[in-house]
Amino acid sequence: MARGKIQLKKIENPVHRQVTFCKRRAGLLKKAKELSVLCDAEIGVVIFSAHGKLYELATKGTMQGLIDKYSKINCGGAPPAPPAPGDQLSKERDEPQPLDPKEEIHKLKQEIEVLQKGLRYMSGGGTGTMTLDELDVLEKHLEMWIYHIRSAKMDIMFQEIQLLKNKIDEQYDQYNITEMVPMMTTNMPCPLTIQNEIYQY
Amino acid sequence: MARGKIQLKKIENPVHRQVTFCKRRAGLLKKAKELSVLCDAEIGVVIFSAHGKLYELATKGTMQGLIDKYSKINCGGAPPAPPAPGDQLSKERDEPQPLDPKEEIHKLKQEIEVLQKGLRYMSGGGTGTMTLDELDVLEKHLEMWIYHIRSAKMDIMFQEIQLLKNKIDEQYDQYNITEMVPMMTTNMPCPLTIQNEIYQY
DNA sequence: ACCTATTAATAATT
DNA sequence: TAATTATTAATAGGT
Repeated sequence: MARGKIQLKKIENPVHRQVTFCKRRAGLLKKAKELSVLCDAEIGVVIFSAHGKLYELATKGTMQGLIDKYSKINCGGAPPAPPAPGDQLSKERDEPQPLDPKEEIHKLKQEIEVLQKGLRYMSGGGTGTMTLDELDVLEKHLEMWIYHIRSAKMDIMFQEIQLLKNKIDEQYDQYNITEMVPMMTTNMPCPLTIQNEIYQY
Repeated sequence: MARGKIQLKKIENPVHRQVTFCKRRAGLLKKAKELSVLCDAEIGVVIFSAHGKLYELATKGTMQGLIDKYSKINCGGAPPAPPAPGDQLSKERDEPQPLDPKEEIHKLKQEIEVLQKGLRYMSGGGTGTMTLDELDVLEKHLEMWIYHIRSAKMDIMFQEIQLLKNKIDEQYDQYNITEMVPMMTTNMPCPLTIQNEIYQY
């Protein structure tokens, strides 16, 4: 991205390659941090240089925590090492807006399992079914869920507010009234969009 | 990097945030691939969206391979094997408690239904699946559950406390000491047993 | 989804 | 190595 394009192939000159590695590595980690902050995402990046030196970044919590999270989600449904038949070396999960069948179903089943266990406990009305640790896990789970649900609710409300704003704008436009209710037409965050920030991980 | 700078803080508007997430996510993964190719590095990127959806990239071999490599180098010794998937929770096959078979099962199914819908929403990562009302119901549901779980936890803790009390009593009995720690031998509710009183219904 | 004015990243050079 | 810049690449805001 400067003084001439660059080919998407291994840089032959070792000096150039090393310099580029340093620069782009810094750039990549910066981008990862930005994305994490801007969009409230949890991101982990691991880089092994050609000579095996390790560089890493975990934007929330630790890399090990991320790995655990990853392993948990990935387990079961997909074989741990599915050497993709004849394709390139990189695999990528892309926006499965219509839902990813396999992973979706597995994740769902896993959740249901946990929840069923919890239900079983509740129905039993006794403490004999679950240990304290298990209850802790379930509690954390539910808290996380509530957090997400509240976020979703606020997102929806925010969207509705935007819609109403637009309608009001249109109305005033129709009557060529441009000075009214300026506060309602700003894009400033309104109180309703303040979200529960307890769960950052 | 366009039409005006952007602040390095969480984007409040959920629509903007989602759009930016998509764009920058793509950008980040592209950068990672480029760096890998140009400099012959092995790179892994894991992204959890705010709603817990996973996106990943491994430029050489599999993500699991990378994780193993990482764990090995970080020799404190995280076991590289992410063992048995979610099957641990499902091994107990049958309903331990007989209970009222019909009503119980019905209640359970109803619960699962609500929760599945919630899951569907969460996995979809979009707000299109559930209405505000449905989210409200789910939230209430989960709050209720958390309340019960906390009650159960406190019951268990209380029982353990009782056990400890008894042991202490025994010890003192052995030495014929009868005047000591009277407060510890009462049956009065201790602070730990104070429960969340929000849900009285 | 697509467009484009701008900003950000960075390849070559010093 | 560490700056400097000329360019390219990424992307924020709009349609």
